[in-house]
Amino acid sequence: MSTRQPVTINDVARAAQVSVSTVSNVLTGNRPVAAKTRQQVLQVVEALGFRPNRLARGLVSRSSKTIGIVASGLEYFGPSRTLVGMEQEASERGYSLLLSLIHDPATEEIEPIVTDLLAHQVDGIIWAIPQIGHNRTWWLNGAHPLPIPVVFLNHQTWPGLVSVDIDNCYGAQLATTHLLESGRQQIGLIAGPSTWYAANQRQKGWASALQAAGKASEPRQIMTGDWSPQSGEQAFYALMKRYPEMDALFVSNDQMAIGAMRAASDLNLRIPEDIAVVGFDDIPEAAFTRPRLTTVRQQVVELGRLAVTALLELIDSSNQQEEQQHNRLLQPSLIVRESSQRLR
Amino acid sequence: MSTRQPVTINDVARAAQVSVSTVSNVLTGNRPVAAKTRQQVLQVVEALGFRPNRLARGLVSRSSKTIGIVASGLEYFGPSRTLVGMEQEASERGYSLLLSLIHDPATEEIEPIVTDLLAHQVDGIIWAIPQIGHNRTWWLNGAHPLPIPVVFLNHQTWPGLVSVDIDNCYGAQLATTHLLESGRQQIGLIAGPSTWYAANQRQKGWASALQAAGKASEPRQIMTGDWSPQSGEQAFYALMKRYPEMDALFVSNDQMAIGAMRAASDLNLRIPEDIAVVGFDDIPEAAFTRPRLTTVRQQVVELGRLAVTALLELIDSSNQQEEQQHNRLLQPSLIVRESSQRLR
DNA sequence: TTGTAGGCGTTATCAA
DNA sequence: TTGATAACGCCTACAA
Repeated sequence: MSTRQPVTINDVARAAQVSVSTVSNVLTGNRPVAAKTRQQVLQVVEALGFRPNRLARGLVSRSSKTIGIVASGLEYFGPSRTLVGMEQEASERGYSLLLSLIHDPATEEIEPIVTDLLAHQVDGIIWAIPQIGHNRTWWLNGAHPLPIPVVFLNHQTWPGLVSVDIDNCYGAQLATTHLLESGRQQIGLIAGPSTWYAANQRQKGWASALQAAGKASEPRQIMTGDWSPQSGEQAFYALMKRYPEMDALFVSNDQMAIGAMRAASDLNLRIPEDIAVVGFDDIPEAAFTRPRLTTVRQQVVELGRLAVTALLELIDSSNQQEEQQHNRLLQPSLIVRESSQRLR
Repeated sequence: MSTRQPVTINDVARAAQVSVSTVSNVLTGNRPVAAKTRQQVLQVVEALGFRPNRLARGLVSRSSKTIGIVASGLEYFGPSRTLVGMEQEASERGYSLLLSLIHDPATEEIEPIVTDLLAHQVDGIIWAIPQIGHNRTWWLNGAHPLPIPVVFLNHQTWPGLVSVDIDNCYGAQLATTHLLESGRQQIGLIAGPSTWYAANQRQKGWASALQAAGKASEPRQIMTGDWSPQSGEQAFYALMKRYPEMDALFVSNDQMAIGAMRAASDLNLRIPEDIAVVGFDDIPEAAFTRPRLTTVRQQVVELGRLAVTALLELIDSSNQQEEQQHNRLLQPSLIVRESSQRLR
């Protein structure tokens, strides 16, 4: 690598005794170069450790080979893995990631963030903000046409928006139906914060599964947490008080489920005998709680890869003006463990 | 924002009836501009929605205001939060993050990654790879002087290297000493993978605390896991077999501790009566296991901020040729809960 | 197949 | 305090 006193394409051209365009053509492959000259050039490139300056390249070619990721909630299971998936897919396809995090999705100004990404000449943006709120309406009111494609994660489908997501509604249906089929009658819900799109979808899935079974889903069956184990614990206490006949519980994520199970245990309720519990996420800990937690597994890494794939398709096609609309949903699966064993 | 048919500094200059240099000076503040002209320019900038192209700016100013993050282990508690901290500090100070992840730190070629970052003209790099291995030796043999500063996370101190870290050794000492002081005699260890620097440090802390108490630390007291709850479960079984007199256990992270507690429970061992357990990390679940888990809390977000702060200092000072060496260690703290209650 | 020259959008230098 | 103009490093017509 050597202590780069920046070596430029000119240095290479000079050393290889060819013109800069030849060097450029060797490197980009945009025009054919005689095999012999190419070898010569590559050799010099290697020897000098030349790496084309991507700023300069991006400036003239109008493509930075960089995509902007706007994310939040990296402290949670899903979002952090999804970011890993995005990076994998992107780097495998020669793209770099410019990362912006939003820390308060409810209030934070998003225009500066997008503007900054644009100033960096990113080729596309992945909007990976799980929370609904003004960050959504900003996009939805359509007042902000962007010169580059955008792919949305955890977002409702919307005409003109490309989005990929886990099918959270289906996952919750899986969980709830499983509880019903194993003989449970009274199924409570600890929901995630209503500011999260996924939380709403999971609640919807829970309700629709109950409805499909001819059962009501009333507000008193529902408590809302903030994803934390602590909120799960509190929600459980509240739920038992107002809905004492509850014999099963769907919890919108595993962390809250862990809190809820702790609370059940403190109330001397047995799981699954007195009350069955199903979580969501399948975090590593889920298989090692007591009892081991039944939960819904989602392909979070795959989701990230999918988002990048979708974005790159848009980027490629936008050069050719073809418009395509593929909103894809990944199907989660149910992992049955001890916490929801059928009663005998 | 408008459908950016890219508006350039020339457009602004023309509309404001000034020269491009004046516009530039207004925006960068590099040279004083008359208040009146400045107002005029700013107004046009606003009206046209002009944003300086950062590629162009970086090309000529030789500063991209971008820092490269090379990380791995984002699926774990510490690294994911640390990334959040880095982003916060960076964005607050006007820097963007270019993110590269390493997926197999043992074998992955690192030269291409560094080279790519360099090609992007990042102003500095934060090496946030928790694993030791050839990615370390690559740096340590000193054969790769870089034109930009690098800050290391989770790395041994080394002459000429700037590093910041959690004081893992001290944290493990806290935990182990706590167990000793609460009357435990036989203290086992479930270590993290030896490929992780932090895991080694925690083992060292455990051993040194034992030594300070005049106790031996023998290999049979130690089992190594891979951070997962499952490996913690297995390690516990193995440990009980070969070290049956064990009455306390320090586990190198909370996830493995959860697995270990599950195993203890399956063996009908009571915690803390039969065996006390202390973890490391203070993940949210730790306070809601049964029993609630005593653990070591580290300032993971702060660590990220610190890394960026250190890097930016280097960047600023490297323009002035002052060399400074501040290797900083963040002190973790002990959170005592049920799993290590003193025996009466 | 190769070379020359112009330009990408910005900052920096040098005059005015 | 302001303005022209030359870089920055690269790609890409256009010419040879």
